[in-house]
Parts: sequence; structure tokens; C-alpha cells
Amino acid sequence: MKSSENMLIQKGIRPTAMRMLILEYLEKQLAATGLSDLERNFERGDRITLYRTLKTFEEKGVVHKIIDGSEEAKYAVCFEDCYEHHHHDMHAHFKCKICHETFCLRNSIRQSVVPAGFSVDEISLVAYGVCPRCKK
Amino acid sequence: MKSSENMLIQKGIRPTAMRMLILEYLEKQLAATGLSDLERNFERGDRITLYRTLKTFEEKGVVHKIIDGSEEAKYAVCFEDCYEHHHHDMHAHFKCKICHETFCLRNSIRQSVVPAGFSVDEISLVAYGVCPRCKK
DNA sequence: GCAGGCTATGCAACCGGATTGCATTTCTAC
DNA sequence: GTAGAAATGCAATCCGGTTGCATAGCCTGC
Repeated sequence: MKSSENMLIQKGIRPTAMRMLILEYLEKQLAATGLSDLERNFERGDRITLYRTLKTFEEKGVVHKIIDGSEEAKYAVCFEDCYEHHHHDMHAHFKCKICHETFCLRNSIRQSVVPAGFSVDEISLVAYGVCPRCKK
Repeated sequence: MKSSENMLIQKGIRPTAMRMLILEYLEKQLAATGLSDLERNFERGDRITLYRTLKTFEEKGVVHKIIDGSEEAKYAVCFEDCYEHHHHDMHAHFKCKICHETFCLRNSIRQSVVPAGFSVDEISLVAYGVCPRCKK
């Protein structure tokens, strides 16, 4: 059994062919992926199916959504231990103004950005600037 | 001359009656304000005018835009020293899942969330959870 | 003070991503 | 194998964001 298939079953998602393909594709990506990107790479698949697959993945804790201020939402595979309806994405994201890619950064954010009294479930952090690759 | 009028002139914005009203309204708010909120409070004003006013304010460094993952963008008056096309909003935001309000937090974010090699212009940080007022 | 020109405003319409309803196909469980 | 549930595909809708264009208002130079 493929690792992607295993992963889906673990998260309580029925591992259809399309879903496995999409998961494998997402796992290959360095940058966060939007719906339009998937559409381009899965021309056989219906736009709506792709949309719903991402939504299912997000709900079940396979990917997390990143709102980076571009036209569309981006998604990246969770590397923290997320599960159904319980994300704890405490890492930062970086959107490069040259290549327009959005990456996940592995540093976890200290909760110290938030004063005492606030209880934090999740943090969305997107930094904007120039990534090392585009800087040269 | 009113302080709001002064502020607009300083930022290079012609201080019309509508703009001063909107600025004064925004300055009163504790939470970030969206277009629909303005529409509700300025029924006399046209939707598009409100939209363009926010856009102008943002471009000229009067307010900053906060994408908090809700349906619409929110805006809050800058308290850092922003000017035309040059925001440096390095503070965090907090969106409460009970009252759904989004607040600016005064703590500035250390740039240390981003590894060496990335150059950061701006940081968008939104934490999600429960605010002290809703916690009780 | 007045004319010309630029800016702000208001109305209508459009756009694109997100989302839903429904019919059909596929898969799972019995 | 069959029934029921889930996934898929198509069409259509929704809504925030945005633009074009005509009109009104303000500021300038003469």
C-alpha cells in the first residue's frame, strides 16, 4: 500500500485514485498550491472535485490553508501533527514578491506574540518580501 | 482645523467631508472594520465610495488591511509610522472565534520568525482563538 | 469672479474565486 | 449481487472586489 493511501486512511478519508494523485502532487511541491495550479496539472479532473478534495483534506487535517493575500487561497501539506478539525499550524509562511511563491517555514512561532489573556488555537503568519533564491 | 483633517492633509489626501467622517469613525473602533460595517454606518454614502476611500487610505498609509480569513478584508488605522506605499505593519492581529472581532495587538513581532536569507518588508500575523472578554 | 481641469462621487456592470444543488457514477458493506 | 453511502461532474449561483463612465464638486490660474 502506498504511503499516500495509508495517510488518507489514517485521516479517515476514502483513498480514491484522484485523491491519492492530488496528495502525491501536493507532497512534491515546495511552495503552497492553489486551486488554479491543480486545475492546470489535473486537466482530466473537474474543477469542483479538486476544490472539494482540498476542502476535505483541510477538514481532515491533511493540508492547511494559507491566505497569502493573493487572489486565491493556497494549501500545503501539514507537517505538524494535525487531525480532524484541529489544526495547530504555528509556523510562519513567506510570500516572495518576485517569484510570488508562498513557502512554509519550519520555525514554530512562540505564542509570545499574543498578550496574556488571549488563548490561541492557531496562528496565521505570512511575511512578505524577497526569498533567498530571488535575492541573488 | 480638526485633527482628522490635518491627518489627511499630511498624508496627501484631500480632506472631503465623507473622508473625514470615515476616518473619525475608524479611529473610534476598537476592532478592525470591514466594508460591510462601513456600509451599515454610512447609509448615505455609496458602497463604491466607501470602498475607494478605504483603498486610498491604505495606499496613503492611513490604514492597513488585515486579511483575517473571514469573507471580507478588514481595515484598521495605522499606529506605526506608515506612509505612502510603505507600510511596516510588524504587529500581530487577533481574531476571536466567539465575537468574531479582529483586533490589533501592540506587540511588535521580532523578525526572528524568518530565517536568514529572507528579507522581510511586511508581516501579516493573525492569531485565532478566544479573546479575554469572551473567555469569562 | 469665472473658466478649465482635476478629483471625488455615484451608478451600473463585470469579474473571478468560492460555493451549492442535483444527477450520475463509483465504492463499500452486507 | 444489491442497497446505501460517498465521490464525482456539470450547471448555476453567490458575493466581495473592482472597473468604466457620467456627473458633481473643488481648486487653480487668469
